Amino acid sequence: MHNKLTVVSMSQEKKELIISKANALIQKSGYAAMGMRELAKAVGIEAPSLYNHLQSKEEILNQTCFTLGRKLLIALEEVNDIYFDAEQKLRTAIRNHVEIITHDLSAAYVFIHEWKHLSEPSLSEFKQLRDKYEAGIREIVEAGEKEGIFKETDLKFATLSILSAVNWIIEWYKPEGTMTPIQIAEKISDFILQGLTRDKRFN
Amino acid sequence: MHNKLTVVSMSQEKKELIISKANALIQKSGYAAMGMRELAKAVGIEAPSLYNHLQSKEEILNQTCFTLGRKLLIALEEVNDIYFDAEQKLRTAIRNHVEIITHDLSAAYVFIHEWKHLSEPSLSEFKQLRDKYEAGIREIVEAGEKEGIFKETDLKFATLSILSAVNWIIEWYKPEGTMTPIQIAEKISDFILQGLTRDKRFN
DNA sequence: TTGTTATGCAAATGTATGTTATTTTTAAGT
DNA sequence: ACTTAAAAATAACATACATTTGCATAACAA
Repeated sequence: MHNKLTVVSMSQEKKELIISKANALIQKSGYAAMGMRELAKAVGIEAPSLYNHLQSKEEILNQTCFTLGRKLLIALEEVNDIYFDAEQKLRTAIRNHVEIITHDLSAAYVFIHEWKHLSEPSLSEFKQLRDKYEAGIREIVEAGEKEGIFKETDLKFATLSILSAVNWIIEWYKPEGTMTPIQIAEKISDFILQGLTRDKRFN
Repeated sequence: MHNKLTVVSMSQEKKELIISKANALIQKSGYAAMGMRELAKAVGIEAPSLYNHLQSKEEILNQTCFTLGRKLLIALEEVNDIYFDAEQKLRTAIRNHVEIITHDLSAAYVFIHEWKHLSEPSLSEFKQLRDKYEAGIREIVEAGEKEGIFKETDLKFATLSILSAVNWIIEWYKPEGTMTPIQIAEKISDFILQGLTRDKRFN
């Protein structure tokens, strides 16, 4: 019987490599379907060696979901503090969101879709984080309404529409494509602000 | 050695029950994470009995993805045949889509997210179906542009934005909520056509 | 009644799962 | 060169997986 405490790796580099490879596999086949042996092979080691760096499979999920969640939330709170009018706030928030999400698509996929597989209490904690982010977006829309820039809308609905547009990116974005993340963000902002209809003022 | 041919059930009722329960479980925990034992328990039989009605687990995925895919495609093709101006086409297409998706949320979830787990050749076939649907939406946007109703946009991008809005519904829609599917469809259409910005013509 | 088919269950098959215990190799610090 | 700790490997564990086999029952047609 050994006095073996929890193993905590010193080199975080490897851990990040593992999580990054894991996210890629999860994006391809889902969290539940990703096997630790498969992951180990992708990293170039044997499955049990993973546990020199991780406590469990779920730690991967935890890491990715919360790291990305906090990153998004911080960026959003910064926007809500600094910028002045609502349109600029919204455009900046969207640009930040798009940049963060496109910067690591696999992680974004995990964050957006696979958080369901978190177990309590992480699950509740994560939902709270998400709600907070959603509330931040809603704040901007609300401000825009009060400023008279945005039309009166169902706040909840408008917020969800914005989130749908920015989160759906992971379903189609390819880094090799022609549009840069910033260009995508601009197009999405235009779309959300103006819609498809031709502006009749200039006709 | 038996001469046991493929088992094909006569009562399709039960099969539909199984698939419906399966979709609910898949929505909750994902296709890979749903176990046949768990499904059997939900149906009220033992796991091996499922195979009196199904050939395999994947048949569930197949059924749901293709049934819903065909349903959506047919509805869209009807719209593209009948209605005249592009705005009406788009509004109708969106309404159909929303109605179909909200009618069976679990199935919609499987259709939108879990098709990845299909294996060849079904996978390629399904992708083709999806592409066809996307092309149908793009046709409408293209027509709107030519009619001068819609502004000139990146066709691909506009199409994806529309699909993102209607597909994201499954992430938040609750049948107990206040909005009916038709109301949701209207709001989405308005949002896509007009955007958030207040119409300055009437100010 | 008899033959047939649909449906179910219990038992078992082979494989894959996440993970632990234990040992060996590698690398760094002295 | 010696020590120490980190990282990897081997072997194994318990459990869970989708599925098959073989057999029983119930419904129904002849």
